[in-house]
Amino acid sequence: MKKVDTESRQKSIFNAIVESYVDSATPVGSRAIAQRFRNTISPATIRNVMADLEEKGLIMHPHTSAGRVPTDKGYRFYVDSLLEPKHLTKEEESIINKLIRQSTGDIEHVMQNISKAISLATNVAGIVLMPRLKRSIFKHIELFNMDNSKIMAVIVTTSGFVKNSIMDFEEHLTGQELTRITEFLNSELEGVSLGEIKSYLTRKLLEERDSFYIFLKRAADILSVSSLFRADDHLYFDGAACIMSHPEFTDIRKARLFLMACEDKKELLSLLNEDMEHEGINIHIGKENIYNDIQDYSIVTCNYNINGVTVGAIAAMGPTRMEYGKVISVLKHISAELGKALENLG
Amino acid sequence: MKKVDTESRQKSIFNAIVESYVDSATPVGSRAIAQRFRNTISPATIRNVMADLEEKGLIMHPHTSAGRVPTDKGYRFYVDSLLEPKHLTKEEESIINKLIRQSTGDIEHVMQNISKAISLATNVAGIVLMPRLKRSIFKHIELFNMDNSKIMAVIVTTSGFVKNSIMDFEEHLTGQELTRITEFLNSELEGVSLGEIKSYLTRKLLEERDSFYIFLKRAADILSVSSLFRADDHLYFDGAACIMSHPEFTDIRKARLFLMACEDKKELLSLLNEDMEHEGINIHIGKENIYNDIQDYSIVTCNYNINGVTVGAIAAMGPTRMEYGKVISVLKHISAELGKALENLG
DNA sequence: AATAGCACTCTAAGTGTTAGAGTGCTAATC
DNA sequence: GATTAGCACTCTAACACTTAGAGTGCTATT
Repeated sequence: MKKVDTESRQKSIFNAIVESYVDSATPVGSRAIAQRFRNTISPATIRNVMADLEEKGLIMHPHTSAGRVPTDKGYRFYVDSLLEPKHLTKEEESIINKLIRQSTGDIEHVMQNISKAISLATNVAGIVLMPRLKRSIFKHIELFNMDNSKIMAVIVTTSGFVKNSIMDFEEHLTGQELTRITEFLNSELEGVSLGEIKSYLTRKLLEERDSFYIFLKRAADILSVSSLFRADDHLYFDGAACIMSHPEFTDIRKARLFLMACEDKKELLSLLNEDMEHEGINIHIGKENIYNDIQDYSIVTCNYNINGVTVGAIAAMGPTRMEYGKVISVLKHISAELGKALENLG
Repeated sequence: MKKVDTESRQKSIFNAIVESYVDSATPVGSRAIAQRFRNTISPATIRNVMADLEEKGLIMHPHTSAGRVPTDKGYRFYVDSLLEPKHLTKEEESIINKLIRQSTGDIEHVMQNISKAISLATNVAGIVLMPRLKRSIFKHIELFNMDNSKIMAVIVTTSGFVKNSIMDFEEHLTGQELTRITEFLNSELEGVSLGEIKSYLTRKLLEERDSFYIFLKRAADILSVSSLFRADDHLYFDGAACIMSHPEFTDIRKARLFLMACEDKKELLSLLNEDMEHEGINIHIGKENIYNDIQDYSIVTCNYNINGVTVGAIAAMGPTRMEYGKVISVLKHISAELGKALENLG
């Protein structure tokens, strides 16, 4: 009985330490925590508990006479076991929604505004991964001749995305031939995801040996020449300025390192691509990150869906000392709104 | 005779002051300048000249016992009268060209890499304005039906840009009708710039009252519903991290202000749009900028062309203390390369 | 006209000092 | 046995003070 009580108190003190530190950015001492508990527990007791927490590796001492700071492990424990869902205020929601709604028309603009919304609402950097076309479902294709043996292909997905490509095609096809190939592809590819089209066609090519073969062959050739399926890796980023307001960046070198980590899109890209596979929120705290450059920071990611299919991810990135609760709810909210916005766009 | 000699010496001393300051970022004293002239002039003399230069408003004193620093007016004089064209080294050129070449395929990627190239080569922030479609020349249009009364329009410019738009159109048109409208537009709009298409059609509409009228009307209606001509304002930015290495940003608040200025794309956009109208290099030094947020910095811009038509601009932005000579030649070079790259893309 | 010399100014860096926040330990208390 | 008060100890951040040195402007000299 007693044991349980002690443990739960330890938890609630640890919780107080994390929240106080996240709020103030200064190492938190026993006195401050005591006050948080309206002095129902004395500083001395708290010091004892703190010593235990330190032994467990959840908090640490910057130096002898300083307060305590959560470790990466501490944040992990906090996020996994203590964090309570936090609702956005009406205000916050309306700011976010306004920003999303106001981005009319092209998708670029939507993405840009989403990253801004994330950074504004969370106070850390906002990152948005462009919807991966590969995940989208084929709906319609049009092929037509441009001048001198150039063919233009326009492909439309069920979610309304359009991608086009102009290509050189060695043999000249008449408009009629192209129209027939187009009709063929449109009837054949319905419901196939863009990522699978190539393998789908080559598979067909092996099966089929009859009159359709020539169509298939030409269609496959055209599509393989086109750049329609080239990887569309694109990240949108915002919040470089807002991140600078955090005290962890008073040293300009730290700020610079952070910005460099942000500019190296390769690592962020593979991180987001990986997290996209896991439904919902993913959290990477400090040293948990496999990429060196970002081991001082935390990244929280969240996938987003169009018509139920995961097509991309958004993320917030900042110091390990961030408001995880808020960040999580903001990302969840924005992810949903983004999905809706993209559905309407199509 | 004597007079000329004095004046030219004044100039060369001023030149030395600017270059020394640009290089070292610390106020430059008479001794340092004397050494630059291999002590052929004594510090005392230089002090006298400096006093004259200060009176002219070209340099200033941060405080009594500090060296001199060029003023905005000083930089202006330097840029207008003293600056000698500076050639890029083979190395620099190859780094730039490599970065441009490696950006395969989509234009997004090219723009992103160009901004990176600018920042890498100049050591300040790089900014790129997306090619303005309005300036491009109509080449080809395709219209086709998607499901339930949605029409898809794809427009291609002579420089190979493609823009598309899916729109709701109240009255249903058969494929045949659409084809005829398409053919009509293709024959009618050849050589017209995208920016003029709308006014071109309405003008035609007023002139024409015969059998073509119905075509014209429908075509104009379709195009006006589409988002094809929506403003395509988009900026690409790079170099936030690299700018932090300059000593003017050791104070994080300054860095933050700079980043905020960069993130406020509206002002940059109108600046670039304006400068685009003037061929070649444009330089805005400090307080010369009409926008408050950027009055502590300098911006150098340069338009770029596709097939001889100006379609966009690139820029470098940083502290007023920047290597103007280098920045100018980098921008000129990249502007030309960018034009070529975009011509090949189409 | 150019320069050497000198008194003067201001900053940046280093040194000491101190207040205060925080700790850990021990002994007293509930 | 858990909690707490008390106390000696530690470390930092802030402040005052000093000083070296870089730079100036002025005046007298070449």
